Amino acid sequence: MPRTEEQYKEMRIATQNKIHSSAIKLFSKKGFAATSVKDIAEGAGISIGLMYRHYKKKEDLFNELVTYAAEGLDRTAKLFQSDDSPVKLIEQFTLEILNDFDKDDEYAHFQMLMNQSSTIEDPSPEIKYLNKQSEAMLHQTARLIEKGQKLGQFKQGNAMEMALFYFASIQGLAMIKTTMNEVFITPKLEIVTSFLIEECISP
Amino acid sequence: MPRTEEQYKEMRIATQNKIHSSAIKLFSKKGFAATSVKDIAEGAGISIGLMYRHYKKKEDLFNELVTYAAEGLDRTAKLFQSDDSPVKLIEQFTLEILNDFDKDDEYAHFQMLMNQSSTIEDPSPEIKYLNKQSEAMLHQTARLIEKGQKLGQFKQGNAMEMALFYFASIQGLAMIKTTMNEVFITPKLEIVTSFLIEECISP
DNA sequence: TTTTATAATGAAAATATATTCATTCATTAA
DNA sequence: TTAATGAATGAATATATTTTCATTATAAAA
Repeated sequence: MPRTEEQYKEMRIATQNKIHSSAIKLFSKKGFAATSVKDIAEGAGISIGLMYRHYKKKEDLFNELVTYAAEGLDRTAKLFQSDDSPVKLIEQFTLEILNDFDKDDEYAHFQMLMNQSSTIEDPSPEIKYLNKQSEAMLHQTARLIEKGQKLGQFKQGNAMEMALFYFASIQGLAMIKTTMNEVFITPKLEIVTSFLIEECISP
Repeated sequence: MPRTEEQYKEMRIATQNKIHSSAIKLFSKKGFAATSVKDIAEGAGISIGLMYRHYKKKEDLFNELVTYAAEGLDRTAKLFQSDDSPVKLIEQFTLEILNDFDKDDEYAHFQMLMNQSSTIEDPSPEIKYLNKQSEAMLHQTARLIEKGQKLGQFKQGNAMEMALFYFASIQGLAMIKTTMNEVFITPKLEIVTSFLIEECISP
């Protein structure tokens, strides 16, 4: 006589989505400590009580978002395992990110969530995993760069240093996109990759 | 019969310095909300009560640090006013930052404090001023890039887009330096500026 | 119209953090 | 010794935030 299972499930999913998009926006910009449960609930257009029906603790919600971010990272890390040419891989990957920047705020939000996660003390297992993955991604990129250098596709130099600069620039772009949205311009591929890829072939 | 003015002043300055260095470390890494007064006092090796003898509120301390950051920004903004050649100015400025990165954490801390400041809601006048200054710096850099482009020193492209990427990469480096200190490597000048400066002069 | 299952609410309790303040400590010189 | 001064302490209080929970709202079908 009450609603069907289906209907209840839909309701729950609907409010979950509301909570998620409110929370990612706030956590990614202001960090865990600076965003209150009240803010999240208000942003989602629901009551505080309902928030706690879905998540026992504020931290649980944060951890869930962190887990999503880690999954995204895992997926992209796999792309780098491919046997495609390093230039092609880096260009494809970068282009995808730049497209994401252009489309909406989701990618920037997740990138910022990673930043925020790396500043938390006593990190949860979820956060520890995300931090580990992002460091792994860095090392994998360094290896890809080395490979590209041996093939003469990339400029010479310390591969780790280059990988680090690559991620720094992407993180910085995400930062600026979320804090200075009005002035932000998504850069062209060549701007992001020029430190890495030879442009003028000597005659 | 008690200590002299001088002596008291020295004592006050000594604890102020202790408070400053503890606070900048914590605020810059974790943000305003996530760092507690207790943490700051512990980091400084003093009691909570003494903290409040020096600053009426946690916010006052944050604002003081923000003011220092803004002063630093003002000073470097003036460098860009000079009539030196754009390449020279950018290279000098970048080199200085990279040197600072190598020396210690101070520059990265202040850079991060700027990031943190830009995420705060209801910003104090001090924070507003800092945010305004950092945006002004961005525009000034764009102008400098335009000038360099007209002189044929810089690659062609949207100057604002390039200025934005420049600051993004520096911000990102500061971020990575503070959150992944162990793996951080300060990049070479050429890596940071290659998106901007022509390297191979066509024969 | 009533019953039922679960979503949804928001005020109250629990907890954490910021701030205050009465007290103690340290040093100097009479 | 002791008086004087301001630094320094930390327990007590105020304030803010998180978490709980008794209560209400909603929609479907008997």
